[in-house]
Amino acid sequence: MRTTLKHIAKYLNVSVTTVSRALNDKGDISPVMRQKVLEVAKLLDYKPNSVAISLRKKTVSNLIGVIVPNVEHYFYSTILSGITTSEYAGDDFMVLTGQSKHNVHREKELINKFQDHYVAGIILVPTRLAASEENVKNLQNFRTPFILIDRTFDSYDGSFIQYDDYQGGYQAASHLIKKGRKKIALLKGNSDCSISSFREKGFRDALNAAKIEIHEHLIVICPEASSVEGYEATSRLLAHRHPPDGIVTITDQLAVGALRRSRDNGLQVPKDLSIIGYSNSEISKMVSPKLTTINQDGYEMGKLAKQYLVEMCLHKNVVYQKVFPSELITRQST
Amino acid sequence: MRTTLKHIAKYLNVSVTTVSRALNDKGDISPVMRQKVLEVAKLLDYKPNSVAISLRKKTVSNLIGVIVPNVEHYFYSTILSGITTSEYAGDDFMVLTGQSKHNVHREKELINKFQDHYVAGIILVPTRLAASEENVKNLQNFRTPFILIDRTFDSYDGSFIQYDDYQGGYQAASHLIKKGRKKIALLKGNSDCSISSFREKGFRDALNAAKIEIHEHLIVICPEASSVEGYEATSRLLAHRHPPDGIVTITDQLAVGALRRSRDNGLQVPKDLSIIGYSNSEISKMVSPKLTTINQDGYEMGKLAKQYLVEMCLHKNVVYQKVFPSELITRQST
DNA sequence: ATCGTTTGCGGAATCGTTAAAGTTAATAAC
DNA sequence: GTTATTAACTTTAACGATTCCGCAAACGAT
Repeated sequence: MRTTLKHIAKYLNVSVTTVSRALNDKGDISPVMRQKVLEVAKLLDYKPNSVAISLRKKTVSNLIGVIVPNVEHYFYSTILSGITTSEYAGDDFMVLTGQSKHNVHREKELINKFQDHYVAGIILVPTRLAASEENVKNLQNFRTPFILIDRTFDSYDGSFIQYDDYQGGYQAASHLIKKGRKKIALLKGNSDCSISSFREKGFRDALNAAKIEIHEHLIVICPEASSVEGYEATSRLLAHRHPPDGIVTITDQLAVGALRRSRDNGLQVPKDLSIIGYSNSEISKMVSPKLTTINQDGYEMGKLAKQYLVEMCLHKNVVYQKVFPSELITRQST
Repeated sequence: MRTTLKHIAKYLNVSVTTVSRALNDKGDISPVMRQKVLEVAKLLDYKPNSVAISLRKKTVSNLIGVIVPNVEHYFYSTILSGITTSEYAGDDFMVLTGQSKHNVHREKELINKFQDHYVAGIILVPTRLAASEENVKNLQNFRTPFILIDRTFDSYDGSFIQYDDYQGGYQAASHLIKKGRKKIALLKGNSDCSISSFREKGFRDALNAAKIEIHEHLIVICPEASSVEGYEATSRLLAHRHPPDGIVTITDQLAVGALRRSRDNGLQVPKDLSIIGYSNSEISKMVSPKLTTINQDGYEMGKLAKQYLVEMCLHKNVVYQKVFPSELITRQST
C-alpha cells in the first residue's frame, strides 16, 4: 500500500490537515511541526496522490495534454520530444498525447477528453485546416490555459510559438536568387494551409524585390507535401518548355522527391538545378546531395511551449507569444 | 458546470446510488428506472468523471501509460502512433507518454509516475540496455498489467510483441548470399543490445548454412547505429585489403551511411556492393538507390499492443505473446 | 395468516486530498 | 484580571463516483 497523508498523520498523532499543510507549506503550521512532518514523509516515502488532488482541486493537476496532427511526422515528433523531455526545473508534469490526424472533429474530441481528465493545460499543434480555428475559439471559453504551436489565426491573441514562415519563404527564394537562379519554381501546399501561404508570400516578395519574373506555371500545389508528390510535380516541371533552374519547396519531403526526379532525368544538382527544402528534417541530412533547407527546431519549440504553459498554469492570464526567426541551413543542393 | 450523478439524481428524485447502478447496469436496478436514468443522462449530457472513478476504484481508469526510448526515432514514433490511433472498438483510452531516452533510471521514474496516476496498464518499449530487465521484474510485482514491445528478456513469461530478429538477420544475410555475395560485412550494435545479438546470430547462421566464411574483420560494432557511424565504419571496411561486396546492417540509418560512403568512394550500389538495411523506415524509401530492408511495422505492433493491453485490463491474468515473422522488402540497393 | 425470499431502492462510508470553520491555549492589551 | 488577539491545531465537509449494508414492499410457500 502506498503511503497517504493518513499514515503520516497517525504516525505523528496529528490530523491529516496538519500534514497536508506542512507538506504544502500553506496555512497555519509551526516550523517545528513542519519539520517533523517532512521527516516522516521522507521516512515513509510519501508521494502525493495526483488523482485525489485533481479531484479535489478540480483542475490543477500535474497533467498536460498535447495534440499533434501526427506523431509519425518527424517535425511533430520533435515537438513532442521537446515537451516530454523534462529539462525544465521542478517539472514533473505528465503528458497526455493525442493525434488529430488532421481531423478537426477528432481534435475537438481530444480537447474534451483532456478536460475530462482535468489537465492543467493544453499544448495544441492545430490541424493544417482552417477549421481548427473553431476549436481554438471554443477552447478560449474555458479556463484551461493553452498554447498553440506552429500555427495561429488572424484574430488570435492568446499564447503561441511559431517560426516566421514569411521570412522562411523569403530567405529560401533569396538564397536561390543569390545563386544566380532566374526561373524559380515553388512546390507549395493547399490554399487553406496558412503556413504554406505565408511561405509563398515570402517567396513572391523575394522574387519581386529582386525583379525576377514569377512564372505561374512554375508554382505547383502539392496537397500532401510528400516525396511522391514532389517527384511527380518535378516531373511535370522538367517536361515543360521553360523548365526551372531552381526549386523552392515547403517541405523537405517535397525537396527529396524533386531531387530524385532530377537525378532520374540526368540532371546534376546543384549544377543544373538548385533545390531547397524546408524544416531541416532528418532526411535532409541523409540524402545526397544533402539538402539546403530552412531550419525548424521542433524540439526547442516543444521545450519552450512547456515552459510557457507551466508558467501560465501558475499565473493565470499571462500570455506568451514567440516567433522564432527562420534560419537558412546551406548544404549541397544549392 | 459539468453534469454529475447528483444532478441526475436530483432531477429524478432518486438516490445517487440508483443512478450509478443504472448507468453501469450493475446491481439491483429495475429496467424501468434504468431507462429513465439513461434518458436523463443523455438529456443532461452526462459524462463520467474519470478522475473520481480512478480515485474510488483505485486502479481501473481509462488511462494507459506508454514508454518509448525516444519519440523522435521513426520506428518508435510509429509504435506510438499505432497506440494512440483509436481504431480499436469502444476504445476511449487516453495515453500518457514518456521517453526513457535509453536511461534506465528515467524509465523507472516514469513507471512510478504512471502508477501514481492509476494507469490501467502500461506499454513499455524497453531500453536497449540489459538493465531494463530490473524495471520489468519490478513491474511484475504489481498488479498493473503491462506489455513489452520490441524487446524481452530470457526468463520473461509475460505479454510481449516483437519481430523475429533472428529470422530477420538470417533473411538479410541469405538475400545477399542469393545475390552471389561472398564477402559479407555486418554493421551491428553494442553487445549488450539483445536485438542486435539476435540479428547477428541469424546472420552468422545464414552464412554458415551457405558455407560462406565469416571474416571477423568485416563485423563492426556501431554503438549509436547512426548514419554517421555507418559512414565511418564503411570507410574503414572499404579501405581494408579485403573489402566486402555486401553489407548487412541492423538499422536503415547505418545502411544510409554505408550508401553515402560507397558512393563517395566511387562504388556503384548494388553493382559493386550490395547494402541491406533494417526497419523499412521512411528514409529507406527516400534515398537513392532505395534501400532493400527488413520490414518492421511499428504501427501494427502499437495497435496490437493496445488491443492486448485493453483485454488484459478487462480479464486479469491473461497473457498475450506475439512474434511477427520478419519480412524482406527488396528494393534497389541489392 | 405467517414466514422466508427476492426485488429495488436509499443511506452512509470510502478513495486521498484540500479548504472552511471551529477550538483551544498562549500571548497581548488595557 | 478580564477581554481581545493570535498561533497552531482539529473537526467537518466537500470533490464525484462506487459499494457495502440495510430496509421496505411484494411475492410465494406453507
